Amino acid sequence: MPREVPKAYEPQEIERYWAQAWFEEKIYRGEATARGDTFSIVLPPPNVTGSIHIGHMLEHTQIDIIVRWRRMRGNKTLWLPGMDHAGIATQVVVERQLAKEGLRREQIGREEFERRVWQWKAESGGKIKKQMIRLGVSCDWTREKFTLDPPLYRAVMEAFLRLYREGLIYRGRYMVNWCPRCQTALSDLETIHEAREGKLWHIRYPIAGSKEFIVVATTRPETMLGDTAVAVHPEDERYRQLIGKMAVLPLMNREIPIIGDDLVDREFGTGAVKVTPAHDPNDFAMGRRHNLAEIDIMTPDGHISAAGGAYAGMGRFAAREKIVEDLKAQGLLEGTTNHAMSVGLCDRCKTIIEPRLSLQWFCKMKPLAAPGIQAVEDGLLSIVPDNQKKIFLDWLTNIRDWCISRQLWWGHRIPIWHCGDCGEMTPATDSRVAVVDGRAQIAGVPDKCEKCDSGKLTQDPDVLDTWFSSGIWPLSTLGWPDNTEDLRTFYPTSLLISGYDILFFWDARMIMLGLHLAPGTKIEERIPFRQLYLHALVRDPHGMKMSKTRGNVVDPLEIIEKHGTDALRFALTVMAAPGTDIALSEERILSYRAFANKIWNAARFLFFNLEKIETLGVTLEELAAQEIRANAPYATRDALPHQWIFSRLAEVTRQINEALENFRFHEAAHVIYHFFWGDFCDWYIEWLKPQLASGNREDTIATWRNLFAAFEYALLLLHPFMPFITEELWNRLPQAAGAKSISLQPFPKAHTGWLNSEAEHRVALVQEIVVAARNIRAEAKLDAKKKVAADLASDNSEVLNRTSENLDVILRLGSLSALNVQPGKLKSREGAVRSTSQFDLGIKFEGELVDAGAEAAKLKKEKERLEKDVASKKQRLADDTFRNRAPAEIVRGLEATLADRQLEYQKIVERLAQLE
RNA sequence: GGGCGAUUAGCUCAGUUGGUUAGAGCGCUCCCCUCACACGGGAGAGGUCCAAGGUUCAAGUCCUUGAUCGCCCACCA
Repeated sequence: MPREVPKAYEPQEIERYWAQAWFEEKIYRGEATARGDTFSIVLPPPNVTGSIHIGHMLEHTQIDIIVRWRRMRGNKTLWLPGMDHAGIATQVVVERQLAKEGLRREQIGREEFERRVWQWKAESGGKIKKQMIRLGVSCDWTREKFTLDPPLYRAVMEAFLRLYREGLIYRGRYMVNWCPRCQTALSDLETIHEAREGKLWHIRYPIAGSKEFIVVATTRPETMLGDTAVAVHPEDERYRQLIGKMAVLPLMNREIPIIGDDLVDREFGTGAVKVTPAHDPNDFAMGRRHNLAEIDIMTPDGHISAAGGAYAGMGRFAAREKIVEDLKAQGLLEGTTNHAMSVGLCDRCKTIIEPRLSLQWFCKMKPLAAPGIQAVEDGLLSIVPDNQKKIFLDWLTNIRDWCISRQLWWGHRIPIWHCGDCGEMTPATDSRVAVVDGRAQIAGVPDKCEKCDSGKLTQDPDVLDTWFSSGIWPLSTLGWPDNTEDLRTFYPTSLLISGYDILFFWDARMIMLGLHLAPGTKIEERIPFRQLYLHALVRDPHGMKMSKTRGNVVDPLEIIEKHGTDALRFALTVMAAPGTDIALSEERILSYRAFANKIWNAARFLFFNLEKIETLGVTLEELAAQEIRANAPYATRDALPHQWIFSRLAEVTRQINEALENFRFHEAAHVIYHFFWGDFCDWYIEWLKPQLASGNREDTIATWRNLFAAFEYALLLLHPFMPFITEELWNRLPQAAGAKSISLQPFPKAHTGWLNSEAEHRVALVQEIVVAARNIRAEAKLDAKKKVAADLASDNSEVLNRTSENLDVILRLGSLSALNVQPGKLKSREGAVRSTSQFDLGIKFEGELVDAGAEAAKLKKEKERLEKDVASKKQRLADDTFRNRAPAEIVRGLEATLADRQLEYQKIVERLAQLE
């Protein structure tokens, strides 16, 4: 490492260097830090759909802070990284690429398509990994996993087969959400709802054998082709007599029954509803209750099927228009009203989904949800923030079966074979997988049908929902179903940090599947993680969700190249108060880049002086003594600043530990920020400067040791938040010689022995005095370069004596009290006074005139404020109920404050009188 | 239709068991390129804490109602 230190911090090269070094030296291996209690966490695996975005960055930053902090505190720490094949999301991306070549996946076939996706995965996955390494996340890359790796593929097979044999996975023809573009079923969670202005068409259905009509209202007239009934509420007086009669379905000329069902809302529309069991979830339920035919009138790609008579072959929206037109022509359209409604869209491609009757695989959820509810209610799994707990429990309580099959080609293929003769199903013999061309496929292929011994078996073409494999991520990444050492050591994991947006998708599924599948008899042995922290989402500066279509996505790597990872990390951390989303702006990042620069320059101050120290005859070894921190603060002639800064350090450490314990990242970041910038730089270093320039050798050494010790201590505290700059600077410290990485050093302890309220109190007074003096100087517009004379009258003369020699340097005062200006006698033309109950400070202006009017105005304003304050306090203290009911401590405190204020008030009144 | 969250300085936001003069960053005004740092130093201005009730000796903080905005869930044809 070169010694020269540029004036402004340039993070790019330094960050690249350390990111690479940490990665190559594998210092974050699970075994490498094998010491105390285990702390394990899995990375929510990013999708291999592109690259890391700012949301990942926030998540990775928070995890990294906790992980670095835990590791430094001596936990045996594992952060396990990996990626998700992201079934439908990735398939959509590759399909779009194909579309650019004018191709569809059916044209190139399943095998070629899969080859293309693997190729994409290699590129995207590689890019993501590179990015993550650049972010400096301290995960164990030697354990990196991918959901389609053979061992993980096998774990998925095992999970499926177990649930299948237990009857928790079943196949059946039910209503599912169907995306006509992706041509696959979707789970309820994968459909999003968007408010749209729709229409409600009122259509006349003639009553058979009569001239009457029954008018039904619908938002999707095209589905009438599949109507098999008209339903009314059984107690609806308007329609009751029609129940049991037949209606004639217009356009199709089919007689359909009029039924009574209390699902019908009498208030809505006309109170009569057309029933299309194959294309609407409500109608489906009604259909099953009343044994209605289920007529599927739509093809998988959203066209009208042969069952749709004259409309066959038309697109679903074209058919709608044509049908409305035809109804109008036949006089069967009674009217149209506007209707606010919400349409379901495919989460991935935003195509309007079609509820569709379809043969799919489902997972029974009620039995899986019960232990999850119990785990949360018993406190074996804690959820932060607390309000998410209720949301989570509500969802688990009202859970419905999960459609787990997808008509996709990218994913884990369902290990079930269908018999060509009897049609029955035969599962794989076991979960073993074979590796063909580096890719896993099921090995336990059954050779004959379980039911009829036929050999005509074909494997189910569907793949599993991608969340099925992510649902066992903590298990599969640690080697399950084998009883591996990793599984024994690191499962259950300690914590999961994820966005609240995937609470149901992922977190809940992991909890349910983990509790069901993990070995162990107790819930606490099987739970996949003991704590769940849900972080906020990152939004653009206007609070809008970031999306490519809005064009407001922020590329983290761009920011990193501009301002550095540490600055971005710190900005995200400070803004990440739990519960509220983050609006990220570049300005905010800039101010934390400035913070990095501040740290850098504080270090420059120390390093510059290393040479000076050497000229004093002090060796770096003396400065680098192992116990340098342990023995601080070292005694010096003026002990106050050292006692104070180490007292602050002890307190700040306690606060950081407590905040991180409770995932209060922003609080921890604020504490360290203000400590470093305010306490350490603005006061401590400035205070020490004059002492470092003069004094005897012993004193100087002790002062330097304190300074270096405090600085190193601060770097250690900062490291989880800003890993790069702290690593770089720590390595340049004399005491770090030969040590490996700051990230493997012990996190500072909150030394209670350093706490010194006396010192803190006295320094607070010094600070008040200094601020008062600066205030006079600024308000009086004194020449900043000129020295001035001042006089300080204080009850606390000891403090004055100990600090006065420094004040003159800090303030560029002529020596304090040398001129013996009596604040009480200072004339307005000569100077100004600031008074508190603790001290009076007068500054005499040599030959310059103060603006007496301005001074008087200021004092008047202050007087008014104090008047009000004193009055309200007096009133309060005069109130007997207050005196009787408030704690004595509060009353006493108020009395003391009142006395102070009155004294100040008195002084101001006197001063004002003088000015007039 | 349920549920959750937000509303505090010009802007973006902190403010964990109620307690004495409500904070930060940015922006703004004034002074200073003082030998770590102008990505800096110093001093300031700026707030009836959304509204109305209530509980309490004491409310930004707790309760009720309402307003505005945002999000989530839901089988509103």
